[in-house]
Amino acid sequence: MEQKIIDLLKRSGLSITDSRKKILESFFQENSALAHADIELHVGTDFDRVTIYRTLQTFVDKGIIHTIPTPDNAVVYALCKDSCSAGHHHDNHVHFICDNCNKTFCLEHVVVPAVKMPTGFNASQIDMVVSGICNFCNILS
Amino acid sequence: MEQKIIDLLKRSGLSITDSRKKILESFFQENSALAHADIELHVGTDFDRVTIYRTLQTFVDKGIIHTIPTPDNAVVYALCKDSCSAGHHHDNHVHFICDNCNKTFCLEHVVVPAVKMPTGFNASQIDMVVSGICNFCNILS
DNA sequence: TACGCTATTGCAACTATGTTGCAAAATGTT
DNA sequence: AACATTTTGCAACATAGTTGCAATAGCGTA
Repeated sequence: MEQKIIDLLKRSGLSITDSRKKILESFFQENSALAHADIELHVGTDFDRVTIYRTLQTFVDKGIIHTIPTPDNAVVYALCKDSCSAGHHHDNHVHFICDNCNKTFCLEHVVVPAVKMPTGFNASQIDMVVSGICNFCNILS
Repeated sequence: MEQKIIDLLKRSGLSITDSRKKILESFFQENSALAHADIELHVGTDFDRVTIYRTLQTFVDKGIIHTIPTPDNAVVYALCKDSCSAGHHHDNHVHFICDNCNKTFCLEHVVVPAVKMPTGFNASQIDMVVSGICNFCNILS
């Protein structure tokens, strides 16, 4: 784990710092996407709020994580697959938000379908967010 | 216009107040969706910030407007079509956000396509937000 | 291993956004 | 016009996010 994280940081051209390691660790330990507040909980009081904001921004810039838009307007972050590189994301998959546990998941294998735009509108990016009940909650109920 | 707004409020079971009339007027005058800040600009200093928040919430509850999730996590509101009733929205259309003028549009005639969920995931709502250049900006350039 | 340059962090202060309780004012019903 | 009920404004608070700057840590080099 430790080594995997250090490799990822080096590959992204980032220096190895305690906060970056700890924050990346949060993502690897969780299978769902994380909000800023989740990360703050996870890393405890070891790091300043501002550091977390800046670290997340750095990770987004380097293509390590990507943001997910949610209907209730919380910013949520998830690990990018290896194919993501700095400034060029390939997260054309559908995102799922569970109404029960409130977690956000990347459905890596569900590709956003194409839609026909009206005349005059040019699409450059498509976000698709599905809400409902996730498989973990369905199993438990 | 005045009469149309009063009718809409009555039909929704709401009392006619200055703030509600003025805020609804904003929506009828704009062809795009409005953020809270846009409305604040439009109605000027006539009404308190809190009143605008509460009025928008009331309109959402009554099915007069609906919210649109945006990738940059601003809450944006747009008028619902007549088929929307309290607590039961039919806004299954695609939303479009222009990267140039930053306005949000309801593409009423573009229906959100179905997607196949992985086993265990039950979808109850699908949001699709497309970014790019809108027809107004395309014409002007 | 120590040095020094650069990148990163923490602190403080600030802005923006949204919420709640309560008293005052406006609405609409009789 | 009078009354009961909504709605509004104010004040205070809560949360989210940003910026400048000084202190600190990381890392390449000697």
